[in-house]
Amino acid sequence: MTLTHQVKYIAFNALKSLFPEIDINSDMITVNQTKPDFVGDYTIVLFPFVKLLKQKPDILGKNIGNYIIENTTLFQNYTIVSGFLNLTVKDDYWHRFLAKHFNDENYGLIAKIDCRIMVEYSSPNTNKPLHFGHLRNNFLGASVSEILKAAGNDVIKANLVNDRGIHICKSMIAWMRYANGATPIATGIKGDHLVGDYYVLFNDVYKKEVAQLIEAGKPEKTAEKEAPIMQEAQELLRKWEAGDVEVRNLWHTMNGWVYEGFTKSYNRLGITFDKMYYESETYLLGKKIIEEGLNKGILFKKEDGSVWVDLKEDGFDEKLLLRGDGTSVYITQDLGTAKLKYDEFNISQSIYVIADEQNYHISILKLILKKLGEPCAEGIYHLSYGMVELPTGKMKSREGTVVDADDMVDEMIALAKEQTETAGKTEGFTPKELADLYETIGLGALKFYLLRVDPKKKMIFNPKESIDLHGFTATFIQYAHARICSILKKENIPLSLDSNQFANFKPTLPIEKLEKEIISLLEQYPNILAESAKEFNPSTICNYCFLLAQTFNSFYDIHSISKAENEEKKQLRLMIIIMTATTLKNGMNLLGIKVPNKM
RNA sequence: GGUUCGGUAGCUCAGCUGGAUAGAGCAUCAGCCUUCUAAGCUGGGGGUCAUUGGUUCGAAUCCAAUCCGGAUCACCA
Repeated sequence: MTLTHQVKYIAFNALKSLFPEIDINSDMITVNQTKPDFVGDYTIVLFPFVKLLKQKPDILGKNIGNYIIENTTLFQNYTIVSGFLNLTVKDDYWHRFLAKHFNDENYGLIAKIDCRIMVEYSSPNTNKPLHFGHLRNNFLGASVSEILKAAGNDVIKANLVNDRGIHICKSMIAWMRYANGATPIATGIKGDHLVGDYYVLFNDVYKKEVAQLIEAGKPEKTAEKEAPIMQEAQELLRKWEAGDVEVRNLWHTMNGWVYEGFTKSYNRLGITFDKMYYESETYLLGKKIIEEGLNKGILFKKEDGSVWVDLKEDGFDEKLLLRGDGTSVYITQDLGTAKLKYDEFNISQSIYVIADEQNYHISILKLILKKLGEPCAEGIYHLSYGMVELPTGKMKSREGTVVDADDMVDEMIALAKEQTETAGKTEGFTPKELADLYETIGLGALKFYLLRVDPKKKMIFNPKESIDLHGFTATFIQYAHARICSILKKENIPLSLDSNQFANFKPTLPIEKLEKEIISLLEQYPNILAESAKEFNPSTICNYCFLLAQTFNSFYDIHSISKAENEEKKQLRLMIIIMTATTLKNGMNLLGIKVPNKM
């Protein structure tokens, strides 16, 4: 049980014992950490009880304070400041906490619970390379997966690849028309980029063709439908659905190029999956569910044969589930895949990491499954995140106004290199070590930049301003970790201790302010992890790691570790920094960010 | 228009189960390397927490209305 819980529990018992005749709810008790300007570690807010118990805050505080001091062992004393009861925890508690956990690699991990969760993220289209916005999705999904694992869940990381449909046919038709057989090998262009180039080209040509038709007197809507390249793309889709061998071969080839490219990107980003779904394999699954729904009378058919669901009672409109010609729409496939996931893995929760532009879609998906009586509906949770925008507005692959993910990674690594060299910190590294370091710093900065903001908020990224390596960044945290490692190396202490090197630690001296601040932060790590998991929010971890690193830096500045005032202080501080390093490392790992031992 | 998310320092963001004087980073100004890594530390300036009203001992936080901005309401995915 962490301190916050303990204090609340103690306060509750104190009130119950002091006022047995009055019904007190534990929800009424507010326990906070004491603000830095006041003496104390934890604060109980007295106001809620003043009226109820008919005692003035000062008297009430004294009664509770005295009771707690006399009947529990956690606190050494208390003060009352205008309605706040500030309690100071005994140094002994902090000492024992530290001695118990400082070399525990698994500190903070929550015991296994019987809960299997699937996290679907990334879910790329195979017609274009990843851009900056996709990075937010990938980092979020990967990080939330790790956080949920640390919180005791069994997590399956899934990727549903959008590998079929009209958008794929668009890049195919442009390639057929204009590429002269170009391949990634022949051109030296990464496969996903090559295919993406033809997707952009399709839209250029399409726009021109539409313009020509409009000039020839066609209305805009007609022109959009009749543009030859669009008609060819649709013809391609029909052939694809009919299983035309040539079309399928080309589709297979071009998707293969894209996968090669994606694999390179994923490897570099450190993004992995436990299960791949391909829409081309799942897109027919929804039809069966819909048929059953029709038979049960939950869905209805219009004269043209299209199938609909009526959601008016739930505040929505009617929604099409199957076209008149029997082909599936976007949500048809999702219905099937949702059920498939549930049946295959017996998951109790299914998380979709998808941008907030699809809020409506996912809420309807869940609602329809519920109406159809599918048990998979209950566990569906949309981890909705804000889009990454440029100062000029949304990124659009069609128009080529995107910040490319691969380019961004290159730039960040180059920036890390440049700044390391400028700072003159390249000595003592082999070239391989330096290359690794630049990647650790560059990628770390990128991930942290995208994860440090609350997921549901949209972000504006200005490509002209490079991502900082100072202040609230991964670099700052990595630097704190490297500093600690440097001290430990000089002291000849391994990062992970097997035997308890400080077993005979018998502290007598009072803990100093910054020493206590760090220990207290470390003590809160399990709470932070639990909160982050509950909210599916990695930014909580970002904030925590930064605060811990920041506090360490202040501590480091005024307290010498190697040359501490005496042996006891040296031991204490070594324990503090060992645990700090471990916690920083574990926290950053939850974000998918590595920490170097030297930088 | 319906639904929905957001509006906190010049900029980017924390804080939002109501609690003490609203916090970080960047930028800016002033200090700190003979001492464990200055990618760091210390301090200053910078705020009508969109607006108005309500609930409360107490509101950035909860409620209502209004203003501003985004997303969405496709036989696109």
